[in-house]
Amino acid sequence: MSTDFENDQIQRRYEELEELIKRGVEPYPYTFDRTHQSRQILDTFRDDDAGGLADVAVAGRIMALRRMGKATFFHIQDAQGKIQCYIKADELPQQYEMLRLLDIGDIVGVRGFVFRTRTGEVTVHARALVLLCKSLRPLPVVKEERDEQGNIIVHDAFSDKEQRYRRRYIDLIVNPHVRQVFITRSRMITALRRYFDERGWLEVETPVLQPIYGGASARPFVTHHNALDMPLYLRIADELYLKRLIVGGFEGVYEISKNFRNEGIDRMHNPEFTALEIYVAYRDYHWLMDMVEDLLITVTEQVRGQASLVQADGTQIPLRKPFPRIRLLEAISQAVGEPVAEKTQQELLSICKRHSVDVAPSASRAKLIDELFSTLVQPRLIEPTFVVDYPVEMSPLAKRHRTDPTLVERFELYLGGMEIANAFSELNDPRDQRARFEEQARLRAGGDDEAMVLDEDFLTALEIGMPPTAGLGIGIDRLAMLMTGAASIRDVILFPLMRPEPTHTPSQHC
RNA sequence: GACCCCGUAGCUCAGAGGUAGAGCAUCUGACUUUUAAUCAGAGGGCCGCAGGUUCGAUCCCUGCCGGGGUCACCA
Repeated sequence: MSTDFENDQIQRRYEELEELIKRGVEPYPYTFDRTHQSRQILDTFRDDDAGGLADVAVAGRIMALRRMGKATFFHIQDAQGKIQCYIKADELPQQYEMLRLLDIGDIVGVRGFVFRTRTGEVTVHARALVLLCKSLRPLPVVKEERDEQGNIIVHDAFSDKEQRYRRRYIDLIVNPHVRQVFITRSRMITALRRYFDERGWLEVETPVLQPIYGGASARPFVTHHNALDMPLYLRIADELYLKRLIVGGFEGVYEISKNFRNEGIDRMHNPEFTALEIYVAYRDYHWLMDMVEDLLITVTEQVRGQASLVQADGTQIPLRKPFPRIRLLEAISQAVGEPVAEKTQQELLSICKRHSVDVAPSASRAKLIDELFSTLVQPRLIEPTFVVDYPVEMSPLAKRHRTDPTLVERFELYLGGMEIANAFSELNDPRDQRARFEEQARLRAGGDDEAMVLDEDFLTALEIGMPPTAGLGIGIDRLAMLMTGAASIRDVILFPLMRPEPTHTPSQHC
């Protein structure tokens, strides 16, 4: 056996493992037949009738151990929660000896009967104890105390963010609220699917590896296909493929899409994130706004049991129809105290200056509008708000506004100060789409590496003909933040992107 | 990419220019209804890494690595 252990506790556990094997204990058996999960027992136990719980089998990870000589109390944790178990040396001498070699973190199965202790805790009195998995690394020990009001006070919670994100499995074991976040996220996605499926829209899968990336303005991750010897891009959006499917005759398609954007990382951004996009034929953005209101309220009620979301500071955001709809330029005009619609680039520049909005003097008109909005308006949009009708330069895939050709029929939904959804009446005029792509190409030639790339096949599809279509994208991670009150997108992504850990010695063993 | 903050035991954190401390966890002993179990004792640290200043650095300085935050980019 190597002596090169990371620390004494790991070494001790490896030695215990050896000792267990020496005594004929199988440290990694194959199955264990459970009769109950912890929750079921706690929910169904009745003091006047323990009959139904006279013989139960539970399994879980040891989270607390209180040894008192010839009797021991321990808590095991399963997917539903924790339950206390009790074992006495004189009843199970051999297994009690084995227990001496067990630790917090080990996974065990307990068979026995349920009773209530003197201090009132429903507990499994062991008639048998089996080891199901020996844990070889110490777990952060989180101690809980219950005060007079029954509130749980957590002592020294495992809280180092780096460790929590890098070792999410530990985070999930010792921080029960983390597990709840991801259950909520999953339920939200299920509810979204159900909503779309009930309306007959088809869930589809489109390429993640794309020869031409498109559908958004962002820098891509580039990879290479060896056999075809060609560059491929991880998708930044699935929009152009979904529209091809509408051309193909599907009248409602959606995809839950992992997208990849080679951009910075912060509280609202992870390089790989989840979007939901949906396209419905013969509809426009007005219809979509109504749908989004209904969708959000329906899903939120299903997930949270009430039509309100929650911010990281605990503030509730009630969802009530109709969500206010404000036109982008009017919102900015209100914020700066003068109309901005007719302003030139130069005039917008000086407005930015007056309101201490930091911009490059060479910034385009669209860029200035975007900056004014995101600095002066967006942070105030806590309650759900549709911002509608964007300048055409900002939206190369959206259809021109039916009454103002300088605008497009587009809305973004803001919630909690974050952009949650982006949608348009989709541009289906191939001539206009080509002109917009060409404008993007000019921007790209001018050094804008986030400008869109011309996709000739997509134009071919539009020439075949796409019916009038409404399209919507929802940021799933951000919506999950508002479902769970998370402060950072990393708190709703199981394994957020981290730099590799600095070199450390891998675990040594015999 | 820029700036600010952080990095000390398995976990949560103190600390100080003279090479370290607490609580929990761990180990030994006591304890057959405990629950932050208790009581008595013990072990455990390249104080993120590398240079520099100094008689002496974990502490001061510089660089690097990792993380958090703000900004930029973006959703």
